[in-house]
Amino acid sequence: MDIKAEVDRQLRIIKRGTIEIIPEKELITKIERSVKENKPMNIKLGLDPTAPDIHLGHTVVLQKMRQFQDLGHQVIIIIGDFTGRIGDPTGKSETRKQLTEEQVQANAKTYMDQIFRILDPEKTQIRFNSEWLSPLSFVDVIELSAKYTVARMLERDDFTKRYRSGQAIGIHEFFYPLMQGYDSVALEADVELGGTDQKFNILMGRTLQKEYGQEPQIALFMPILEGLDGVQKMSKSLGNYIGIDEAPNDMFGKTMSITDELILRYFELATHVGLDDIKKMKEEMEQGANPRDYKIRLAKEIIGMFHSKEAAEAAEENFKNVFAKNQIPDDIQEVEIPKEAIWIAKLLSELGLVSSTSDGRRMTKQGAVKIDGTKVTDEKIEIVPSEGMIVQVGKRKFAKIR
RNA sequence: GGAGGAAUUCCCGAGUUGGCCAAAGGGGGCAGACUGUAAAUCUGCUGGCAACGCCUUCGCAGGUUCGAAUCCUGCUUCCUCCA
Repeated sequence: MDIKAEVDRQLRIIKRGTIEIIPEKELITKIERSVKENKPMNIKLGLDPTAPDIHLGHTVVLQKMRQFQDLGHQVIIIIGDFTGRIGDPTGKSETRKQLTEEQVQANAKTYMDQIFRILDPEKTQIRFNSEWLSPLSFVDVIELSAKYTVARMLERDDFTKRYRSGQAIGIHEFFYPLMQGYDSVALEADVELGGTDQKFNILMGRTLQKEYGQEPQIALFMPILEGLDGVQKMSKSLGNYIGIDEAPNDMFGKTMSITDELILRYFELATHVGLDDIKKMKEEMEQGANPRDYKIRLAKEIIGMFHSKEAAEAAEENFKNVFAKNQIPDDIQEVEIPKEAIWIAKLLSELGLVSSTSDGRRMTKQGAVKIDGTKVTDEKIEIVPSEGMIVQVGKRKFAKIR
């Protein structure tokens, strides 16, 4: 086998979409050795089991892991059950709350179910970092912490900010990067993946590995995917995410709600669509093609990855009916209700379309309410529900009376 | 160990000479108009209740008062500074 060609091939695949590889030279050396000795590299990815739902943003890194897998390397997922109880201070303006053992366990399980929609379970090693972190004695911990300094720790952007603005930094938070770095030591990781926000933590791995006499890992950073709003990063707490567990119709709708600027970025980072294809779409849009059509394709690609091609088609159909033609969605929820005259606001509330009767009144006044397609604006009116009656609030909320 | 400061509605954040406070403003969200689905823009809404009134809400528990987010007491939580 031509070693050089193989190294080049791997490098090319690995580099696609990455933002930074620190340092690339060492990576090449490692790949060379791996090819020559036919020995897979250990690829590490740490997951913090605080938010158990995986969304499209996470998949950017997971897809990269998958590529490593396909190249024959050993992928190791670390569930940060131990670290999760500390709370990663990354990007946080305040101290995170610590999770309990039970919460961490439950989250970890949900995590795994979802990870394997992207990774090949046969080729994935799952490890919990409590395995090696729990047994450490206080002496070990002191030794570990002596390998880094407060000044260097404070170089970290989020710590700096918090320190300057007089916000609290718990001592335990200093241990988070140390522990994550120690994970790399425990696994003898060759490469660690992460989003750019993980830079400090991942580089800590290099530092500690050197301290413990190991060859330092390569840090490989993937871009952070913007959320649906196009401004902030995709995250569950911000609510601007597409969860990989979501129903096709929801995925479709959410994808269609992104801004035009994000279309190509999502294609590049979150789908398998080839770079040539993406380039072509870019040109077409620049020449005046309607971005909406590309968004539809994007939505279908995404649904195709996590559900099926058929589901993607169905979701498209449904979306077109609801939004483009103002028709009624196919998965409308049915609610059983007594067929007696009822105040409109009360009805909306009973159907779960609004949060309270007050809200129901407001919606009605604002002209958001339609019954069987006819707008109702009198908030005092009484309605006699009948079988099959369709009640709608706004564009998205429907209920069918049973 | 000592001294001081803070806790307000989904979030941030006004309000603390007691009534005009369901509580400014911003953000977010929702709705309407517009549209290419959005975005942007404009407008409205954003505690509850068959409702021009009533009820609950300003960390928790009491108290003063005709009346308290505003005053007093205790408690909880958080922060800062000194050591």
